[in-house]
Amino acid sequence: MKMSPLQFFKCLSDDTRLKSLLLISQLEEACVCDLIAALELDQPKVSRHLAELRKCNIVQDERRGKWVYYRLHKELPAWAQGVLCDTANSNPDYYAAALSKLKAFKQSISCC
Amino acid sequence: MKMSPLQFFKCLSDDTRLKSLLLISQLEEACVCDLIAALELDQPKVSRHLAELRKCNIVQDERRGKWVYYRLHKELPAWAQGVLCDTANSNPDYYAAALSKLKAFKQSISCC
DNA sequence: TTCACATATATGATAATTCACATATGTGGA
DNA sequence: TCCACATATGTGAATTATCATATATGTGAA
Repeated sequence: MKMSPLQFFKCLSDDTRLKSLLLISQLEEACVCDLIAALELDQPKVSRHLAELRKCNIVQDERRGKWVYYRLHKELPAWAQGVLCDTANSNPDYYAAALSKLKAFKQSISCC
Repeated sequence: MKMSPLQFFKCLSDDTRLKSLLLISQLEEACVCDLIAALELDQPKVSRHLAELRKCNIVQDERRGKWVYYRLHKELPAWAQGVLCDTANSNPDYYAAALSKLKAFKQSISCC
């Protein structure tokens, strides 16, 4: 599994991708509609950034019925997983608002 | 000391900046001419990227005579220092060539 | 003061990214 | 089959980052 540090950090250098990754790393998995609700962005934007993370083998997707769930790629190098985990733990404020919106959405009727 | 994870990762998302930071984190400090020799780039390019890292408070500079030495900023958050250290330790191949060129330069006559 | 050297910055051109919007694909159910 | 819904992708415009080059600044020595 190739994963150059430069390619990895390029993927983390966009707000949508970084927040999505931190949320996914904290929650084990998230579907596209979760992230749309959490980040308050339109569907094509979220989907496009997830596609980039998928192409770089940072996340893997799994379709279950209508929904597509994303989680960290099972072969993501340990150092890269560590970066995501440490960043999330040390910067809760950065994604706290998104996380609470996501949890509220999970308990709502409109959720998958 | 403000240091948003997004801003930090944007700084790591360029080859010149990432290699410079990994070298600096491994060597404690490096002057501009060290990095020019290590990365085989022209002076304005190295200087411009170091200026960006300086503006973001990721590195600090110190003039000693003719030379300007860069090191990690003393107030760089621990998690960010950890990211750099872990990345360097887990990806020696990424900057090994630059590191050996730098060491050769340090022992040459042309070095500061 | 003058020069040579190390480094910094300004500028305009070029390349890479991201965006909004439209449209396409895949799925389950009627 | 058809539809509604979730998600993906193509395209061109807008934004942003990077580059090469020229020039400016600061330092030590003559």
